[in-house]
Amino acid sequence: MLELVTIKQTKEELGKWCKLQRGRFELSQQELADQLGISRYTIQKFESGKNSTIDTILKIAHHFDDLEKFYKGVKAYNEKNTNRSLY
Amino acid sequence: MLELVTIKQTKEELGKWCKLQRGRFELSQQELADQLGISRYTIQKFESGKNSTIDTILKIAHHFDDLEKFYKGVKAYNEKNTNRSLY
DNA sequence: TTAATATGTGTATTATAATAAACCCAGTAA
DNA sequence: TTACTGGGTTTATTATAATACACATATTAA
Repeated sequence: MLELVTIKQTKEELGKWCKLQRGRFELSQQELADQLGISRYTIQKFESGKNSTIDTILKIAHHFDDLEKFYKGVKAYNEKNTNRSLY
Repeated sequence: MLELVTIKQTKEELGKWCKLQRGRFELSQQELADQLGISRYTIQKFESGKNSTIDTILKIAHHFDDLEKFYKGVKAYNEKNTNRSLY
């Protein structure tokens, strides 16, 4: 059974992630927006799976302590493939 | 030694990731842009660590077969934390 | 009931990402 | 040399994300 992951699905999952993290930290959309210095509407759109900017998602990730994990994942991936040709 | 990861650093690492994947697939910026149906300038900006949209990064990830991995990571994280209160 | 809070939505404006087109400057091959 | 290619940049325009504000609908507490 072939299951193709779409960009739309991924954005929706990212929206769920934000909503979940808000719940874990017991923050309303307004509180999160205030703490990030962005508008509640931007949070609302992001959580409903709309398109957003990298800055928005990384601000959210940073606030919920997920930025470092993401950064290190990308960095490790890059370093692995950067050195690939040397071996 | 405390090392804080910034949003800027993360965007730069994402730019490197795109450049690396292009190299692995031996694609020029123009070729990648054409295959994604976006402009070379957008690729150029993304690779140089500028701000972009989620759609742009997900299109690139999808093209390099990294979308599914990312999607599943977010989904697994969400499902783990969704069910947390039940246990 | 009323009041307060959280979320979703609508509209208008502003900021900025995306685009197209043209340049420049390496390299590199003819 | 000349011609081509890849990558970086500029300019002007278009598309759209972000913003501020208001309003509606739950939901919850007084």
